[in-house]
Amino acid sequence: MPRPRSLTQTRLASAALAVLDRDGLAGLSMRAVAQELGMSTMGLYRYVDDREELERLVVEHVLSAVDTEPPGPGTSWREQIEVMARRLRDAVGAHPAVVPLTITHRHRSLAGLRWSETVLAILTGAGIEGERRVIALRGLLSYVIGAIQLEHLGALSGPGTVAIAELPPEEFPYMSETARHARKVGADREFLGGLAMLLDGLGGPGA
Amino acid sequence: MPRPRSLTQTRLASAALAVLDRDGLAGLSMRAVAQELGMSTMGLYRYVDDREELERLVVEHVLSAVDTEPPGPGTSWREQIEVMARRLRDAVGAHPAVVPLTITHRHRSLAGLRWSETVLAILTGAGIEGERRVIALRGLLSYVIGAIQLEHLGALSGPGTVAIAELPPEEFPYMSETARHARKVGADREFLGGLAMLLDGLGGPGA
DNA sequence: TCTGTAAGCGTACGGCATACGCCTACCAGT
DNA sequence: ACTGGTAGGCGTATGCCGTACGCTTACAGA
Repeated sequence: MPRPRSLTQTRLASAALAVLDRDGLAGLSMRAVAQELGMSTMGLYRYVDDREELERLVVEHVLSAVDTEPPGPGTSWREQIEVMARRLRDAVGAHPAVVPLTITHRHRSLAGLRWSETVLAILTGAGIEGERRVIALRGLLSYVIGAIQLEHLGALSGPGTVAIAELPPEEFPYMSETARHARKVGADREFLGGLAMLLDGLGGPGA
Repeated sequence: MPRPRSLTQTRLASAALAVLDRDGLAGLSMRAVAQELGMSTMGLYRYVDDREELERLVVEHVLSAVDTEPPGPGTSWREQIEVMARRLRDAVGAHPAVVPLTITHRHRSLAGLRWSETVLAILTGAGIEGERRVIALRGLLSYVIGAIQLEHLGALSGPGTVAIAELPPEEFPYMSETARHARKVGADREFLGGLAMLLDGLGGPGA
């Protein structure tokens, strides 16, 4: 009947994401997003209740980019979980500034739940059931979330490593030595290596 | 010579922590901390450069409460790492509002580095060396960090579980079923269970 | 007792989220 | 073609926030 809406949720989320990618988390404000869209600040409030909902939209937008189709059933369950973990890490890692938001809003995201659903299906296919499956899912999620953050908020590798390598070796002998090794371990191998540990344990003793 | 300082860093950090515990992260402001200390807002700036440094102090305060002495060498390396993980989780979990800050500032914290140092020592004692040790430390850290956040920012167990249990079962069959199991798995068992997976993998195939 | 230094305070500014009320573009029914 | 009502979009104002800057004041050494 009256004037039609001029914005889709996707367009809104994309604009906010553009601001995030350009100016970082600190640069994300209702004003900035409105400007990005060429509309007034208060106009945004026709589409979201408050800033938090805008953040939720961005997270949903980013997470909905991860493919949650079960990976080719020709491969082992282990490889399938690795694929799922990489997909999540890649999608979030493509927009480092949203990492903190992802943590806060993940549990209300449909796309996030779909990811979990697929992982649960894979685990079930591997014969993991009941409480053990609960713990496995949660363990995987914890690891992936933690790893993404470590990678993007002061990692053991990267520039942080340099600082660590300069610690007083008498007080931090292991850290100093480890930092030297760490420089040679790329982020990808670190991520997959830790994941492999987890999967070794998952497939091992208990099952 | 002139007027002596009236505040210690510890006292400042405690005041900020009190505000955090009482009013949450959103309630933490320079004004609020100043009021907590009975001084003017700008007086704080004699002790910290900016808000970020205040946050750093709080994180350091919280992390310095974790005992980083190596646990009794009578026990297995596995038990020792479990003890270290629990200590970190307990210290941070005692102040849920600082969880987000911990992530942001962890890598600049002496206490955090000491924790890593001790864990590295334990790993070394278990015969884990070189790049494998880098990956093990990072994997453990990722898991613990992720698990703490999952626990305090919308966990799979807790109130989130109820919402998940109400998902449309036709679209989320595994999630619905898992949520029912999840309600029976306490946070502690979840944490230790996931950690056990990781440790199984760490002690398994590779070593 | 006097004086220099640093502690602590008050004011002010710009930016933030957002409540509220107005104007206006649009579509439906006539 | 005209008009009425609805909802989109905007401007203004309020009360937070962090913090720059300059003043006042308590203290320790002389």
